[in-house]
Parts: sequence; structure tokens; C-alpha cells
Amino acid sequence: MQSNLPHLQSIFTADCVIFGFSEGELKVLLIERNEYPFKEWWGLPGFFVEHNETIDDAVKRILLEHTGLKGIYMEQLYTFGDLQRHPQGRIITVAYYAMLRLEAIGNNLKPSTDYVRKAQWHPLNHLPDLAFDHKNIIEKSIEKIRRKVSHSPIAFELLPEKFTLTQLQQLYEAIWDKKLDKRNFRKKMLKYNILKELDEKQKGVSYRAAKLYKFDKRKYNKIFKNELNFSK
Amino acid sequence: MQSNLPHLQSIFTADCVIFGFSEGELKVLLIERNEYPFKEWWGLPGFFVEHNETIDDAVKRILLEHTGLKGIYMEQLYTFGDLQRHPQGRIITVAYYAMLRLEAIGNNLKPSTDYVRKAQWHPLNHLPDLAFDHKNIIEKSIEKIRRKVSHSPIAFELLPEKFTLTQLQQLYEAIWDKKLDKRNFRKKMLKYNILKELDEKQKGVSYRAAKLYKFDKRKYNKIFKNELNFSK
DNA sequence: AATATAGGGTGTATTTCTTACACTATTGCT
DNA sequence: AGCAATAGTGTAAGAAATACACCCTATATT
Repeated sequence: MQSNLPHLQSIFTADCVIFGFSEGELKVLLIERNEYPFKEWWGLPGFFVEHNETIDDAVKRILLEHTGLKGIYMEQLYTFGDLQRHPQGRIITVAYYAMLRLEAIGNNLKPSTDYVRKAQWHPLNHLPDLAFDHKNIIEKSIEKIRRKVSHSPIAFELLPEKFTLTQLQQLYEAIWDKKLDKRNFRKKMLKYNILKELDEKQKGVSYRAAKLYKFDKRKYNKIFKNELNFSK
Repeated sequence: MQSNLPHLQSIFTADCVIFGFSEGELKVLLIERNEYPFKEWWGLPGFFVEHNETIDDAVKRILLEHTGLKGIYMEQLYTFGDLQRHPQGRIITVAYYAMLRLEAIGNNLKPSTDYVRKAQWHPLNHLPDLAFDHKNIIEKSIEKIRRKVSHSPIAFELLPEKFTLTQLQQLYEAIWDKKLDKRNFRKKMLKYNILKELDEKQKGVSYRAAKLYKFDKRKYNKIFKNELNFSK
């Protein structure tokens, strides 16, 4: 019962703020653009979304091409559509953020497409000038993550599979940009009972080695139908 | 230093879940479509976004045309881009939700455009079948609101300017779909010190009239740089 | 005038969570 | 043997959350 309809096409991009964590700092993966507009500027990895792929798939493509990894944690952040944000017309961008274990890729960052000169991790607190409205997108994404880690165990996406409680605490400290009390942090975190204590210890440190833990997704799902509260 | 760039146009829609609150229930404003696709189906108010307007402006336009009101509280929710969601091609929609005081418009709902046969408030818990992926959009918006009212005073957007504590409690109960304890609710709400107790009382009730309160935005901004916690 | 109805308004005791805070233990290195 | 560096641990006080029941007041009814 449908009349003849024209076929319409959307033109829009997807950009992704990719977070990593190392040396006690949050890092963002930026690319140096090899194309106009903003040639030679730093910016977020992103492409035009094809007509036959979902937005999520486009972001997975971005992630794969820039990191070589599949299955990275990602979530849609916000859609930006200011009239001035793109010199080629009002091109909206659907922004995502992603989190990965930095150890998983090491320094194997190659510019994977012609659009990109090079890719590099930048500390969140020392970002260069960025193309388009990408600075704003990064700010919004860290705000969202700050809130989200309070009730959801996404922080573990940034840690190696096996980690120490100190590493976990440092991660929360980096995300919230504030110091936490060691004893209280451990008490609270262990009480949630979502960590699995391993029989292993840290290696290669020149001091007392710490116990290693894993995030126990099964326990998490069993215990928390809904949410945690890691904040404060 | 920019090469000649083609001018590009995005085609996409904005849809808005408009919430109201009356008779202890959350209501959603739906329109009966007068156009293909999904002619004669219920759906969310929404339009294509013009090339010279921001997405926010497009949503303000939707709100004005359907309610006659300006300055309605609104927020971007999510961008939906499934390949199958629109029969005319992959047309993404940027979904928003909005909240308004139902008393402000009463029953003056007129179909304001040719696209719309009629507009009507529907209880959130008894929605008809909906066009496109609009059911899904509504579900996502109520989830977001459930979370958001826990740390932000947006619930007041749904109440008349002057309201009783019972009305406020009923609103939270409707949003969370659970009963709250009267004494504990009042204790907690009043302790935040963001309500202004008025010298007025409810009128037209056949029982002891309740005190009226206002949300005091100034106090709120002064006291809470960041967030509240209304939950639980 | 008396009574019924319907919702308004209030306090306390218990438990749980949050916070503040400092020392001993272990390991590798010199 | 001793130093350097981080791991690991408990308690007391205050704050917040929860559970819970009765009297008050305005209007409507008889």
C-alpha cells in the first residue's frame, strides 16, 4: 500500500574517540590528516559512512583499520551537526568512543589509508589543535565516560586482562582526575565481588609484587542485573 | 590552503519523543501519519532536517509546530541508522526527547502540517504499533530519563510550576515504575534544599489541601555544581 | 451538627555506606 | 644488611538509607 517513493541517500561521517591507558594516563588515538579539509591537522579517526553499512559497522571499520583489532568496546556518544563544522556543507558526524587495552596493539600504528599520514597516541591532557569540532567531541566523550564508569564496569576495557588493584585505582584516578584513598577503594571494589583473584603475581618489578586480578564478567552479570556504583 | 571541494548535502530526519505527565501517568505525544511511508500509522513527530538549520533547531521546529510552545526542555538521545529502518533508503534519524508541562497546552493539539492527520497523547504503558523503529526510540528514551532523573532535576520540567510533594513523588514513581516511601521521599527531597515552599495551598480538592512548592533553580545552581542523587 | 472520606503531614530506630587515617610486609637491588 | 619502593591491611565516626504507623485537616454527606 505504498506509493512510489524516491530513493534517498544520507551523507554523513562517523568519528571515533579511541581511548587507551598507559603510564597512568588516558591516551587518545589521533591521526594526522592527509586530505583536505584540514590537511596536516590532527583529528579523530573517521570516515564517511557507506550506504550499505550501519553506523556501528562503520565505526567497527574505523577501529579495525586503525588498530587492526576487532571486538573493541565502543558506544555511540552524540551526533554533531553545527552548520559550520565542516567546510563542505553541513555534514553531520555521529561520534563514538571506544576503549581498548593498549598492550594489545603496542606501537604498531600504521597509517592504514591514504587519508592518514600517521597515527599516534596523545595524552588526553595534552592534545594538539584539532580539525573540525573534534576537540569538543573528545571533551564530551570524557564527560560521558566519567559518568559511565560510576555505574558500569567499562573501565576494565582499558586494562590488561590481568591487572593489579593499584592499576585499577590509577585508572579511576586518571578518569576522574582525582586521587582516591587506597584502602577505601579496595574495600569497595572487592565488596562488589566482581573481581577474580588469581594465583599469579606481577612480574618484573623491583619491589613487592602485587596480586593479579581479572574482571569476572559472569559474576558481574549474575550479581548486577542493573548497575554498580563505583563513584565517590 | 584548501583545494576545491565539492559541496555535500546530508539527508536525515530528526524525531522527538515528547513526554508529558498527567493523571499519574507518563504520556507520549504521537501523530497519525498522513503520508507514505507508514501512512495512517502512529509515529513520533519528526521531519527532515533542512540544510540551513542545526539539528537542535529542527527539533525546536518540531516542538513548536506540534505544541505551539517554545523553550521546551529537550535533549539529544541517540542516532538510529539501521539499514532497514526506512523504506526510502538508509535514512538516519537523530532522536531527541523533550519534556513539557501538559497543563501548558491542554488539549489544543491540532495537526499542524499536512504530514499529520491528528496528534494525541498516549500513555507510555499503552502505546499502539508504531511506524519505523519508533517503538525502540521511545524505549531508549525512557531508559535514559530513568537514569537521568537520578542525578539531574529534569523531572520538574514535567510538573506545573507549582506542585505538591505528592505530585512530585507520583512523577518519580511513574518514571521508575515503582512505589516510593512517602516519608523517606520527602525527607530526601527537602534535604536537597532545592524546593521553595510557597505560602499557597492546593485548591479545588475535597480533602486537606497540600502545600505547594516550586523548583528553585537558583538554589539548585548554587548548591550543586555537579549532580544530585535522587535515586533509590 | 455529626460523621465519613481522602489524602496531608510527620519521627525514630536500625542498618548500611562513606570517610578519614598509618603502619607493617615483601621484594629486588646495592 | 640495609635501603627503596610499593603491597596490603582495620577501625572508628559520621552520614545516608531504609522500614515503618499514626494523627491531622478540609470537604462532602447525612
